[in-house]
Amino acid sequence: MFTATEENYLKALFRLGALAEGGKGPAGTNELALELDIRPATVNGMLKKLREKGLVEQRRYGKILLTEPGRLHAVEVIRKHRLWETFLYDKLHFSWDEVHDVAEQLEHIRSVNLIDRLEEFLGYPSVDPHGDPIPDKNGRMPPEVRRTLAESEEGHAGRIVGVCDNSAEFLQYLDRLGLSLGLKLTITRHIPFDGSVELESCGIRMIITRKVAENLLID
Amino acid sequence: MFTATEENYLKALFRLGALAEGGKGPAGTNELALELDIRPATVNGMLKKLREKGLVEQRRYGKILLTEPGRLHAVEVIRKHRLWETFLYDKLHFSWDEVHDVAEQLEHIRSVNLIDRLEEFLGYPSVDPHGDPIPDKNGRMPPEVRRTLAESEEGHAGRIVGVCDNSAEFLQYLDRLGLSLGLKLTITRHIPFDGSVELESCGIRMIITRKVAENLLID
DNA sequence: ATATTTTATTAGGTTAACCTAACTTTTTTT
DNA sequence: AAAAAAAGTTAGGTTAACCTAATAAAATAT
Repeated sequence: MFTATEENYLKALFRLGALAEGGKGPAGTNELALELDIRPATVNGMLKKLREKGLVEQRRYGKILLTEPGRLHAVEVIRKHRLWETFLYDKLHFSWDEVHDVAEQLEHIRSVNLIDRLEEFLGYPSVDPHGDPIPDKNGRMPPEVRRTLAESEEGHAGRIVGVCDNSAEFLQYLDRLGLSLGLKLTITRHIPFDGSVELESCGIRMIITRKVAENLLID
Repeated sequence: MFTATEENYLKALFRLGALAEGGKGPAGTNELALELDIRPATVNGMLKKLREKGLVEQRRYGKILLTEPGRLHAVEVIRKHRLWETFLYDKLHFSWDEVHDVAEQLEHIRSVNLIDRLEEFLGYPSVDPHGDPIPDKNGRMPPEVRRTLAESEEGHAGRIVGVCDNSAEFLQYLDRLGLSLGLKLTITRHIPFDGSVELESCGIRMIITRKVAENLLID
């Protein structure tokens, strides 16, 4: 049906918000090329193919939109990616910075039953190891209510439910800081001087930089 | 390191016994082409590449041999295939005729840790859902002691430990006959007329054709 | 030992995804 | 409104895997 390459283009478009309605608005050829780390000339050719397959629309000079079939398939791939990540994390005890690259391959496995059975096996999880929501089999994506640690008011208590930056670099740094998904913490102080955030968890007080706080999600 | 295509060539060569020592002996270009359902001209080109990579040797006119690195990688792919089959069967409840096609894709996933962790998760199984042995991480393949139902003497009791033919067609037929891996049975009679085999299992007597008996392994 | 058949190889072509370099078209700035 | 910058497109080239058709070499049969 679709090649792994086509699926990666659809996924990238979804990430860039090629969805007509709200958000950042649709991207153009160059932006997509940047996202995929592929030259614009190549992307241009692939877009032609995706247009012919009815997965994408391109208005006037630029701005790419996913069609409904295109959007559905993008979400399907994201669903597979996040379920595989959950499998690797929950069952095979990968660390949260290792799961991405392998899931990037696993998301392209084609099988009618595989992903639904995997979902069942995992107990219908609603978020992946990074706290991102897992779409259901009909392509419905649970609404994301994302508040970063930087935005939460002083005194707020909650647990880490996700990250904005999925890079291994950031995730390993978090591990070093002792911060992991699900950790309960309380925001004790916002420091105006440099935007650092002071927090307390398990009786331990620590300070994280603004940049870290902006990339951590709390419930 | 290796493409999925290259891995499939290595696997096919291993299946065809391209191992110098005993067995059917090494295959030629045409036989390999037939096994892979790819034209000899194409196979010829790929063999050149595998030779240059040091995975294969080709003596005189024909006869292809796997080198030690080639053999090791072939076994590694088989190991992955059989562990994934076991996962699909044991954990996701696929039927034994469904596992092959999906495992055919999963066996090419590249990751340093994945397959060893999967093996651990599965509890270090020694055989896959078809009764085929699973090589260990050093490429050692447990010795196969394969005796078919057709070869066992009358009165022999044991359980079905594997099949020779892995086609979905055959496996579905077995399901219809009520024969599955692990089933205990006794061979009550070899019928000389047409080679059929009479057997008894769970108090039920049945007759299977010679062709079926030749493709069932018993311990 | 010659003819036939089998097996391997070469030549030339296709498709999917990529690339660089050279435009062209649109948008933005001056 | 012309110049500059940005975005998109076209042209031509590469590599991996496939193909068909033609040919060469070896094995086998007569």
